Amino acid sequence: MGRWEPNARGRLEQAALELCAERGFDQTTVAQIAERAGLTERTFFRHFADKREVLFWGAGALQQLLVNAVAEAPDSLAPIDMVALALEAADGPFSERRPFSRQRQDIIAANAELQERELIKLASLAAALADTLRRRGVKDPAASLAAEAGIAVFKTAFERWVQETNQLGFAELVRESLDELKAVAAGR
Amino acid sequence: MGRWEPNARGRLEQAALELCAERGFDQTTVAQIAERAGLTERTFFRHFADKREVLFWGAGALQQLLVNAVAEAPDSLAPIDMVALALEAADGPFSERRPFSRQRQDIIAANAELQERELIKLASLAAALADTLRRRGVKDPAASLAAEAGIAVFKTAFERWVQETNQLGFAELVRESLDELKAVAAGR
DNA sequence: ATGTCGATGTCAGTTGCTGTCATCAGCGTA
DNA sequence: TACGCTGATGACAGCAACTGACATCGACAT
Repeated sequence: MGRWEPNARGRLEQAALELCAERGFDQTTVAQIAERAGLTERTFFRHFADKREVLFWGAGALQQLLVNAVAEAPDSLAPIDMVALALEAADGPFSERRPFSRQRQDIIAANAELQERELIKLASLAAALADTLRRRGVKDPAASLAAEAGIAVFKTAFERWVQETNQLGFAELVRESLDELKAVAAGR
Repeated sequence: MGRWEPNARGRLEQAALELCAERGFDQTTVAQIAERAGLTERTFFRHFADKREVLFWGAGALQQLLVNAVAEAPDSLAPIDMVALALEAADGPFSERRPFSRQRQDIIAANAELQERELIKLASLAAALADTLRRRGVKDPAASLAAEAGIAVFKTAFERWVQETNQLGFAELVRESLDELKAVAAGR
């Protein structure tokens, strides 16, 4: 593999996913990932801020998708329902890559540092959603709480979705989880 | 400071807090923390799993407190209110150490890796609370969602409490935030 | 006195990550 | 065709986080 093969970032992502699936995240060195991608360790760190980040490159696209969906949600909806509607909009992109999501989630579940990174990505997502709600006139702390509650719904729905033991789509699981959150918050 | 001075862990915590407040977390090396505490770098890592952990030693005690409070909450309460009651029980310990909390929060706010660690501590707390609710007979996903929602309330209340611009106690801020969450989840 | 045991020190080594400078492929331009 | 520019990559040195292995110290029991 020569020095100027295209899509260096993609090759690094793929190599990292394979190696971590085989032997685990911290038994995989950056040098090994780079070698499999036909690059050097130094180049890895030009594409990703740190070793963990290679497994979270898709987070930015998801955030963009959800923020746009909240920004364009109908005015008639309550804040929490705007967020829920946005989550349902992720159904399409998700359902196309469920095997990938599952493999990735297994890797993350096996490593505490990766869970930390995932949590801060979700927190960043919550902050972005809260900001979008505020731009639409929702006051704080309602905006923050609606966003945080929405993320709680997302986590619950996603966790169920990656299990292969159910036939429901992501959007349906979001609706179910939202209903359950509403019941819980109502004190039932 | 000799080899066998008592309370090595406490000295390390204190040294870390001082140095990080002065020059920031990543401008502080473990060797510097250990030196100020009269110990070596190797001993630091015998007391704390990693560099960040020295700033989160109190998290275990908080979790224990909240779990106990949920376990002993009256049966008549809904799950979300059990969690809220537990949060209010943290008022006492918190109010005694508000300056400490504020300094610590400033350090964390200035560093992304510390925010990651704080998030996973909160996630661990949510998991423990959900588990306690389950032991009391609350089904999933209601237990998980009540715990996650409770953590959202905690975050909101704590963030307001560390600001010195208000006179309210932590318990009052918890009640306010809970009411706002209930309103948000009801679709208002 | 002597032995045991937990806490600490010492030292070498791996890995994540960064700064610096050299090198290379592609591309426009004279 | 030769030249120079530019962005991506390689090569190398170095720091700091973290770990394993082994020695040492101080307290305490016998």
